[in-house]
Amino acid sequence: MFKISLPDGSVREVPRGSSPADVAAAIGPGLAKAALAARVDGELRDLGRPFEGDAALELVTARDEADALELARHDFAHVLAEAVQALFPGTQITFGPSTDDGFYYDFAPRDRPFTDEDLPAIEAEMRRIIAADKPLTREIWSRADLIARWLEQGESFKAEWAGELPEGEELTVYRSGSDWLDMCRGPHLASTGKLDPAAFKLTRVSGAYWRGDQANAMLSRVYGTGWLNKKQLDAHLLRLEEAAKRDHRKLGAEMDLFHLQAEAHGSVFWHPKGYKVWRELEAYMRRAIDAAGYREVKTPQIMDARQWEQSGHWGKYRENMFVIPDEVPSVEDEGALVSGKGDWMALKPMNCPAHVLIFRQGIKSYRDLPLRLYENGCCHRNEPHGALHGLMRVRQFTQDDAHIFCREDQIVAEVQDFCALADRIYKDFGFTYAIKLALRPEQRFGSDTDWDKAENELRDAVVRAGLATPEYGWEELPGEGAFYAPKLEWHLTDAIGRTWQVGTIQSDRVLPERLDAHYIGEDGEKHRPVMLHRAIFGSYERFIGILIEHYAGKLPLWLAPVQAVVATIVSDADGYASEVEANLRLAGIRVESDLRNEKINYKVREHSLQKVPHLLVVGKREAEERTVAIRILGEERQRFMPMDEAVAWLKGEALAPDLRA
RNA sequence: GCCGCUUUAGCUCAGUCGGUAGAGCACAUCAUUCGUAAUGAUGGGGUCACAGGUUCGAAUCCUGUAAGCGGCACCA
Repeated sequence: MFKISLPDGSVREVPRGSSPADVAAAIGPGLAKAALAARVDGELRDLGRPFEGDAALELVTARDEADALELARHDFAHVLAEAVQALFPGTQITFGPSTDDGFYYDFAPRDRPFTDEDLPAIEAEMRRIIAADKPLTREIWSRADLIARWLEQGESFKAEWAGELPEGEELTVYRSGSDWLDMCRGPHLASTGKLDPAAFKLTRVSGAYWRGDQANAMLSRVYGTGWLNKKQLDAHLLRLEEAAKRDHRKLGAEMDLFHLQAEAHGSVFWHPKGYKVWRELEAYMRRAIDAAGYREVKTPQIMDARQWEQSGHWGKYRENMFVIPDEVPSVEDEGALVSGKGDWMALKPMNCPAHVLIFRQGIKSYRDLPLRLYENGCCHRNEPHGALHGLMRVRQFTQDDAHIFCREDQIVAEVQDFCALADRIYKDFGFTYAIKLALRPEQRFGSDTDWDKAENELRDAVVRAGLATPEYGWEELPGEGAFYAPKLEWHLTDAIGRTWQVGTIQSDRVLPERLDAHYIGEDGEKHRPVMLHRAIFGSYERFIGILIEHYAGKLPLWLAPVQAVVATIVSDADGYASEVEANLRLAGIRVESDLRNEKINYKVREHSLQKVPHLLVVGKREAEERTVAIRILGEERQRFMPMDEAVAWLKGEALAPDLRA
């Protein structure tokens, strides 16, 4: 007999061979039905898997939502694989995990990749499998038997996978009914019928590389979203619709902020309104860096290729660089445009080398350090075309880039200061964030000793700033650093919970070495400065994209391209409206007037859709009383106040957060 | 770059079997002067992404190219 202790403190004795399912049944039929899986000594297991000794047992039901969702999604993935093999014989199965909102499965199709049009049939087949309530049973196979079985079935991917698991290890296999099996660590629900057939939806298909490696075969991935019940699924689908409404590409067009077109694909055409937002951010950032002891510079857009060779970019980064011949193009109709004999130049993909060149001008003393050089640096990177995405991933972008040249003993303090600066700035925009440390990648410059030092300094600074806690999402990411330095990364969380990497600080000993930057120390000798690369917005383009989505287009007053519209009800108020407009403009408010011969309903609707924060309505009454009726975007009630008071109030409201008292 | 899908008026989208292009919104003109999310009428607007091919005839079928979208890989 085994002693099984339950969460309420009671202990039950069960015979050998019993499983959590037996315990559930003994407690009551309700629980037996509700139980989905078991936690045995803390480990999530199948309900039907026998105990191996005395154990602490917790039964998992739909109330344990995280566990239940994970189980259901994993099962949906298996059912998906079984359905696809039933409908498309010859399709190989590979791998299919759960995701944040559902599941996917990667297949190697026999003759063609799957398309969206295949999804309804696959969904229907999945529902048949769920309705058949096939038991899912766990079996233990030897590695050799399993590989033999996969090869016999023509499952070469599965065989490859199994072949790489440790020799002699027993592998778990789950059988669905009597005929279909997949290699899997489990656990699973007791049977397919535990899934709610109305709680999933196949969402899309895509390509994906086998084992995530570009060098491998392209598989065909089917994505689904999966939940415990239809209500959850519907809520999720609604969330997706809401997210689509705040897509910055859609809002950017609707609000006339910017556009993209094929002739300059990957580069942004900023319209007047979008550029207002940009300029407001630029002004904000300049105030921040001026106060933090940075000095702004501007450096060349194009430099000789030899400079990029020396910095190391030519070797490690060339595939992302735009290269330009230093040659006048031929004006002949026949023949090549350029001879290719001229020198090569390149558009800068980064600002760092140019900042080192500024540092190198003149002799620097240890007294000059730290030297913080800031640039709104316009960079060009020839990104893989499939990577481009609205404002988030572009080929021309402007970084809020700075390089801090400092002594070894100043690094930690500088990084700490940066953490504080980033914290204040992100909070001004209403973001919460997570900090991550990206460690050395496989392809890198510099000695392991330097990498040890650099990684430790960044870690130390975050620890000292008290930010290396779960609350700040602290996490270390092996292999994710840049080729010249480890990175601290700031990942913002927006209003609907998505995360975006924007800020970074990297401590670099490689570039100062390669470009021979030095300062004279107290001892009169030459020393190598350390260079901290850092950004807070990341790029203006991406940051604006994130802001649009975060605020769903309703930018805070200080950032709104048009802060107020004065709208008339009758043309008799035109003169007064123009007066109100002039006064607001004089107070520095970005204001427009709408004197069109349209109904006030029409004007309210139009400016609301344009996300104008304040609509000042003036009719006959306001003109006579010299007041305005202010309608704030998203509010039902309006405020009435004298014009002068309204101007003063708006002026105060429109202040940037760093300028408020 | 890789896989799949898409590309028709400024925007959102119809367009059947291959037979000479359609709506709503927007825009222009006219009327309307109205109190908080669409006033009405009239009108103009298209090399059906681009280049080839099949056909008596192509928005429609085929091939290629480009861009967009969803992923993968890569990344601020």
